[in-house]
Amino acid sequence: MAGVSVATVSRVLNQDASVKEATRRLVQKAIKKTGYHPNRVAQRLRATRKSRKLIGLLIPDIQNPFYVDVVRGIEEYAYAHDCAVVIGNFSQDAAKEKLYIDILRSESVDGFVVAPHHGRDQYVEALVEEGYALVCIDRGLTNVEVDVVMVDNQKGAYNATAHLIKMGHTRIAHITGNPSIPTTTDRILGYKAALMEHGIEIDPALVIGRESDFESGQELTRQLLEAPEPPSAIFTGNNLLTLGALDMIHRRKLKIPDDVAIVGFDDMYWATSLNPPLTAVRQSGYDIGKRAVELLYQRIEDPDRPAARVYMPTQLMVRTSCGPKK
Amino acid sequence: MAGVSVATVSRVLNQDASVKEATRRLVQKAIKKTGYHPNRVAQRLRATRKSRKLIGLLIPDIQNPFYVDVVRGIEEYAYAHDCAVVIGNFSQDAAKEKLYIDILRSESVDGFVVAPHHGRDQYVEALVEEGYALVCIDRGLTNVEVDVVMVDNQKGAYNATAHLIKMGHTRIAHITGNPSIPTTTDRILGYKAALMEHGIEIDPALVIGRESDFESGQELTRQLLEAPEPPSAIFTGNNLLTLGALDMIHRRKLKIPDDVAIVGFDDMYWATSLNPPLTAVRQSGYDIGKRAVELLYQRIEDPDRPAARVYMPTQLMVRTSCGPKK
DNA sequence: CTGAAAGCGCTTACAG
DNA sequence: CTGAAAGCGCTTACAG
Repeated sequence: MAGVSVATVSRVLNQDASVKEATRRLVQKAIKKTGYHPNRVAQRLRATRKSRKLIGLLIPDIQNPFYVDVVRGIEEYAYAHDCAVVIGNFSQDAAKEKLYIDILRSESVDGFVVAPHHGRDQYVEALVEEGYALVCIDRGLTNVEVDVVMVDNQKGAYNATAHLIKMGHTRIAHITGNPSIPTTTDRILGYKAALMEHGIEIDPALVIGRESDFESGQELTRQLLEAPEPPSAIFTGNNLLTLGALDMIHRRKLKIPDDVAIVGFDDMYWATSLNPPLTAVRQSGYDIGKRAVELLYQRIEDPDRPAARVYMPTQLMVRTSCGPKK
Repeated sequence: MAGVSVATVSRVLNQDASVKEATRRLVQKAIKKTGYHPNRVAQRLRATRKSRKLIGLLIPDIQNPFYVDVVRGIEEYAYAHDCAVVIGNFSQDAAKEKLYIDILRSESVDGFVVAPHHGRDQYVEALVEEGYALVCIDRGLTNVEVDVVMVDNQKGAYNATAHLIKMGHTRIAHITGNPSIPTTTDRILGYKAALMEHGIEIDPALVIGRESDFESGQELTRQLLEAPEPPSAIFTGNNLLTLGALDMIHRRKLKIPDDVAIVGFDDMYWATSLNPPLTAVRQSGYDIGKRAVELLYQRIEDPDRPAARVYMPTQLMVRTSCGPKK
């Protein structure tokens, strides 16, 4: 080094105001020259400071394009603030989720961004109770006060369904996600509200759900199409379900939208690469992720502020997959 | 704690053979009871041991479904071995890549899995020269000996092109990825080899490339379709290019495969949700990622073994997007 | 077989 | 304004 103690170096690194300008310059020059980077591991171990620039990200399914947008938003915002992110994709598997949480905990992350497994996810609840900074995305937690960034699912689902109705459909099915996920419930509510408001009776046989994945989309669509009175339109509860439904519809050589119309929750940047282009409820995973990290750092600064619930906008992207019923 | 020194606890944690069986039991019982987890940050700081269970993952574009599979493979394998992964998506941006590398370096990761920006990526080269354990995926490095897990791109491209020829096409375009990426070059080679071997002359106007993204796929397809002598088939150099091409083809109301056939490099799990189902060269990002981490830990164990180049299989998934030319 | 001590690279009261 | 010292939670020679 060049002339001063490690303590002083540390001070200039941490912008301690007490360092004399001349010393600061000297140190900064030496830092530049040697290409010195502080060891983040030691910093984190020593930390009494609130933020040590590492956050944990727990997502249920990275195969879902919505979550890759979330990852992008989080990661980009985090690194722009000199913060690294440890990723954990627990694939809707509670045991894996627990393992990941334990590992991240012992990595001394500053906090977590999580899309909990379901509304009563005990591992995530435990984290909140232990006092970790934590913000949920996409879904909240029922037993515990926590920051959430999400979308008005009910409204989004309402809009999608209402659009189908406007296009002349009355026999509208809803393939829902896994019923234990709060978003599923909200979307069902929106779907039902739209039907009721337009005087269409709800047929329970048309509201079916299992998992929130591709295979469920396929299988449930098959059931619907084979029913004695098949629907003329389907509203799918998420990305993966939509893709699965599309697979089955094409497989049966059915024409969209004439044989069956479809509107999906979750847009994809390549929705126009589908044939026909998919009408979908867009929510910006990127913005949600970004907002979540912002909120997380606010929470770290101020652990006592009341839990916030941030709603991001939803937008119906009208394309041609549910054009006017013939 | 229950009866022994921290040194002993550390020894049972690290399976030191010298600990008496009875003591070991005692300690393990206490660990279980208190729910103790060692602090990974302290472990990493102290490390003299080779592996401290954190790896850095640097990928060029997480929007590309191929890389999300890679992430999945890496992440799943890593956590199964009690190893966390810090993710960095540098979006094909060299400045970001450098920033991420610096951060990961000061996080004292055990090693890196990287898909380098291009073949002469100096930041990644520097890492290798500094002696970091590092394995490349998808693309190697030209100036430096390094482990690589990849696919035989030339062969994959050859198969795709040959299939198009078998289907009766002779005027076959190739939309390539960014020319500075080694895979791009290899795929062009395979494309040309197939044409030549079948006695088809190579028309330079039909081999065009810019970036490896959606917009380039759109734009380049537009150019191709507007040309005086448009191709009857297109071979797209990656996922994103394929999706962009599809968008443009649908936009122009062209029929696949009759108006224009298409085969893509990179399969997607929802390729059958496309209409018509996409014929594509499949490479398993998941397996590539998994293999890369295995190799990384071998490298950590044995820093001096010669660099390995692992080729994973490629498979032409024949579906209907390039059916027989009419 | 086990404990006391040193040290990993930092940060932060505490002196001066 | 700056340095010496303690300490974050571990691991590992070194004694015994």
